[in-house]
Amino acid sequence: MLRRIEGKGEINNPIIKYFVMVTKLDRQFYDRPTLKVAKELLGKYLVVKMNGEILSGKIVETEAYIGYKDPASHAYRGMTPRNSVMFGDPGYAYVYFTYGMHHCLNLVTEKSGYPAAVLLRALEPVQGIETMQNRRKLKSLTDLASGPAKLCQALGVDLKLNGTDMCSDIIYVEDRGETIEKIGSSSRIGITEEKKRKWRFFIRNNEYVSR
DNA sequence: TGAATGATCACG
DNA sequence: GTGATCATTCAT
Repeated sequence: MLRRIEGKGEINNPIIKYFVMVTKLDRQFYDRPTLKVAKELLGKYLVVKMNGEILSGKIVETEAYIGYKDPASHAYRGMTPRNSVMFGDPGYAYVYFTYGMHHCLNLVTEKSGYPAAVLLRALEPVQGIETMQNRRKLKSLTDLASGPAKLCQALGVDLKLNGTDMCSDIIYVEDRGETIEKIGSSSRIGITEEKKRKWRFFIRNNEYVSR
């Protein structure tokens, strides 16, 4: 799919002056080592199509949760009804409800049977900003989706989307041909025991990152 | 720093 | 059943 975007990839065509290749990430993208996926999701665009409306935002912060030996992962103590999606095929949404009021969105990675996922922690709002502002009851763009639960609230992601195919037309991630200059990393946020693994990734100097 | 707020899970 | 915990957010 070609989409005209100002200032990107100029070509010699009087009608189409600028273009950028836009592709939906396929299952192969998620069927890879989770750390790689977590880093490469930065600069991609999360798109949600619900109620006849399109909402989207640029992914600026992620966290990886990998395998059975990661004590911070929901999958650490094996499969349960809640985390079962993490054990399934790559490219599906794992949504969970926590703290009695918040939802978080993960994208399942790696082969079926091996529990791993990437938590989407922050977005730069792009499309459907007014709806996001109404849902979040605030205007500030930098606070709209700068946290895993804020992002879900802004986009209307809840348990109904748990197990949804990320290669569907309801929710997916787009590559809009952007490359990230500098990726930062740190230990993951909100977990108590595990601090050695630097499995949080973010776009450096981006004002939409959480915290 | 602590309250909100309820699903989830381990235990028995 | 019961109680502790929680990949958070917001106000104080």
